[in-house]
Amino acid sequence: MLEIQSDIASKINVKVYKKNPLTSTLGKRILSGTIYLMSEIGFEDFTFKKLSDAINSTEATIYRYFENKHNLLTYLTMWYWSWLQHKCFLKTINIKSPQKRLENVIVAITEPVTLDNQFDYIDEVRLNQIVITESTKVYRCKKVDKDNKDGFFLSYKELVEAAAEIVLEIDAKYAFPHMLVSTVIEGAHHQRFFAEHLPRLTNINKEGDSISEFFIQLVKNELKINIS
Amino acid sequence: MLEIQSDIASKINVKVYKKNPLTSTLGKRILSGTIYLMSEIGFEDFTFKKLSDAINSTEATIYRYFENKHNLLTYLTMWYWSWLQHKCFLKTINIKSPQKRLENVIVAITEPVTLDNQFDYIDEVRLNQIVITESTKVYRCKKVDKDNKDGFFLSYKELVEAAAEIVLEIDAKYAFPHMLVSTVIEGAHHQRFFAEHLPRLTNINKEGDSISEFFIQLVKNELKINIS
DNA sequence: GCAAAATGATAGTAACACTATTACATTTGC
DNA sequence: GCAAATGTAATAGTGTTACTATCATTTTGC
Repeated sequence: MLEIQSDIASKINVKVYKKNPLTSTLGKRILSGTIYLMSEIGFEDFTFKKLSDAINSTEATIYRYFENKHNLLTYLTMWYWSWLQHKCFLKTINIKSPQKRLENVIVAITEPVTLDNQFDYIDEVRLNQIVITESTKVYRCKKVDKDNKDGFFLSYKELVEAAAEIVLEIDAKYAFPHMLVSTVIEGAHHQRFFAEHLPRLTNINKEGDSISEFFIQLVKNELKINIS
Repeated sequence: MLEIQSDIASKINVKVYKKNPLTSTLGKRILSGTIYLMSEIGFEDFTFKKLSDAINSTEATIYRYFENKHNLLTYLTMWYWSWLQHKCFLKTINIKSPQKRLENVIVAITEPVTLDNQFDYIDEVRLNQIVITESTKVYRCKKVDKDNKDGFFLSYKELVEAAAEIVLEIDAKYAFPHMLVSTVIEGAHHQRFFAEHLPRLTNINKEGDSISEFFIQLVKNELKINIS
């Protein structure tokens, strides 16, 4: 259990925080408080003042952990990618068929998230909502090249790389493995967001999870895998 | 020519502005100035003060046209969708084959934008960059439901609807037409952004435009259209 | 039990979003 | 051609936010 925690945490780039939030109970309260508050009021309205009030601390203290709210969001997003990477790992280990492994990975990254209960300071369901609504703001900004140089997006890249490698196992000549995988990941977020707020941009199916269904079908057709 | 201009402008919801920027030269200067400045410094650093300095006006004057920078970005995004809708219309009119029409639409929405020169106050290339980098911020926020009620996303929905209808012409039983189209639109933006800033998340091909190529292939495989 | 580190309390600065007011210039209706 | 309407500019001001600095107090490691 502890290994998993340090495994996920170790993938988080040290430059994203000023002081590692996992080294203190206050740090963990910052994380859980942020996840709750930001999922409630959104990134734009979220401030360190509101957060410090919510967790009974002070603004200045939070600035000791994170330079600004952008990096705090980046931290949470990195954590999410590492967690997802681990989830994909568990869902593919000991499976021989690359087709089946890829399907499991696609389900893992497109299915609705449920509570994990392994990390008491992380509410995965709310974190998933934050990632769906806010995560593009982490990289779709002028800071992206600097943050990329600092290695902030490594866990995301590793996740895409791992899935792309399975794609290449299925078809070594396939030209767009990374493109396909990142389209599925980002697309799944978009579709979940549209389903909730802009339903005319998507197709919702009351029974079953049409989002996972759609992306599995899309990838299978693209790679000409027989639909089971 | 003028008809096209009013056609595109008429699709822009009146609630998004306080005073129609197309009714004065200053209004048009606001639009062109915003497109230049925002594509240079990004949405976060963009302020009405900087804009007014750039176009030799004052902050207060700009507030007479737009309530805030969020609505100004929304205006530009709406304009972009209307323009793209018009482009798709021109590229599909008088073509019988729905397969060919769909292919043209996908090219239109995924290809790199070139200068149109029909609108002297709009630099389509820079506007496209803004849409790629910033447009998700228009709807991925807490205001989304209110703005949606006010009809801000109608031109986007119409674009998706028009393309989805072609998909249904090809396969009336296809279950996810809107999902497929909105995945292509958003996906194309993501891939262009990744290609420039996070190349490890995509696959770039020096010759040719692999992004259009990828999405055409994806849709054809999904709808089981024979690759030409 | 003491030194070092973490936290809290408080204050302050600069920038920004946004509003209000007034004055003056330009256009338009008739 | 003149009054009314509209457009533009200049200025000031408010409240909020991002962020820093300082110092007192508490907690922790050894």
